[in-house]
Amino acid sequence: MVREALATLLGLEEDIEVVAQVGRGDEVIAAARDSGADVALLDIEMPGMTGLDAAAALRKALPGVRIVIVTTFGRPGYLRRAMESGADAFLVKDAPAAQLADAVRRVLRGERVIDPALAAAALAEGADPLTPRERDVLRAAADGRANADIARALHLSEGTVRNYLSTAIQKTAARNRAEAVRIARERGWL
Amino acid sequence: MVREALATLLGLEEDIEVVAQVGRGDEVIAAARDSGADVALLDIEMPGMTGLDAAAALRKALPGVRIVIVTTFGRPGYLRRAMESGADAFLVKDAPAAQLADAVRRVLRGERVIDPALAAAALAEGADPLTPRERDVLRAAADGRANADIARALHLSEGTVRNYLSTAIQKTAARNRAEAVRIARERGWL
DNA sequence: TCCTCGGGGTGACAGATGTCATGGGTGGGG
DNA sequence: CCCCACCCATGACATCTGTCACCCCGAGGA
Repeated sequence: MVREALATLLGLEEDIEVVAQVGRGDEVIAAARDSGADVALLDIEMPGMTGLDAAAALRKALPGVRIVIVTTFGRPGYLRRAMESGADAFLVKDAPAAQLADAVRRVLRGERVIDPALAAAALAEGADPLTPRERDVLRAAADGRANADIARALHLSEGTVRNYLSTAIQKTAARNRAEAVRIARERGWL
Repeated sequence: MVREALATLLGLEEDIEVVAQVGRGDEVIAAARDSGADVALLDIEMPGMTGLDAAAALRKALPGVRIVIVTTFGRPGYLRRAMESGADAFLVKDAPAAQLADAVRRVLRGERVIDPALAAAALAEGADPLTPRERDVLRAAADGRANADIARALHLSEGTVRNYLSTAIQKTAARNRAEAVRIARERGWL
């Protein structure tokens, strides 16, 4: 519904034409190629494939297509990862609607469009300190599984799970796993 | 952005006019009164006041205004609470955009619009078994606070916090507080 | 070559968490 | 009046979590 609404909104602009719409991340590249789009608008939370991964794949497959990320959550870590994935613009959905068409025009002129406050936050916060394994364990702990379950799921010993969680808790400056999960989520590290 | 886009979309319909837009739950009633709206579209997650609470207040203050809830998450518990709050329709945002205008027209004719699958799920799942206090404690536990913190925040003894959490864990059929939080969230009990 | 970092592991230990039994108080319904 | 649900509390107990010290291995970088 939101996608259709935003597409309609963009289609009302004189100089913008919506040439394709898909509801899944893993259909982005085919749609972009078949439609010959100049700009791709991607959400981050999508079924099939994350908008971040889709952005990276799209950049690789069709380097000429500009990429605009439009997402609900303005997490600094998302911004960072979006930029690393080759995005040209990063918008949050609670920005005024006029910014959307504006961003499309500006990336077509070769500009990059980023909320300055968000950029500052991303720089202030520093990069993701978690190692891949720590991230795995933290993600597994996120939905409330016990150490033994996590150990089984990741083929680790229970003690190792405890060790990884302990370092993750310290790196996030949290006081237990739940808080660590919350903080890592807020920062976009999960 | 989403609100503006949906408003534009609705405004394109011949028989629908968008007479007001607000971004906060606690501004809904004033806007509805001043604009003389026939139908109010409410999201659940809003700053200021929940769409559910806003719906209840609106029903009380202006009983003639039809209420349509449009939300991201189709949690059965949300549906239940929406209906108890006096909503006339409940839509999820990943439904096709055409359903939005359709729902507006139908509630104006006095119909109630609910996704049948969601209605079945809401009935199958049963009502919220948590007592108000259990809900408070679970909510406080949700962001990773320790028992002692929760006890301080709610002016309870630590043992009482443990007891409430224990019953909440059993009622949600979870195995620890984190899982209980996840399940309660999924069901819309928080 | 040595040093560091990531991955994986063990054992010990304190403190947090979850369960249970048991008690008290209030207020509403039958 | 009694019963029940909810609220609040205590104490005991077992288990889970989080921390720390220490171990091994392989891959790089200086």
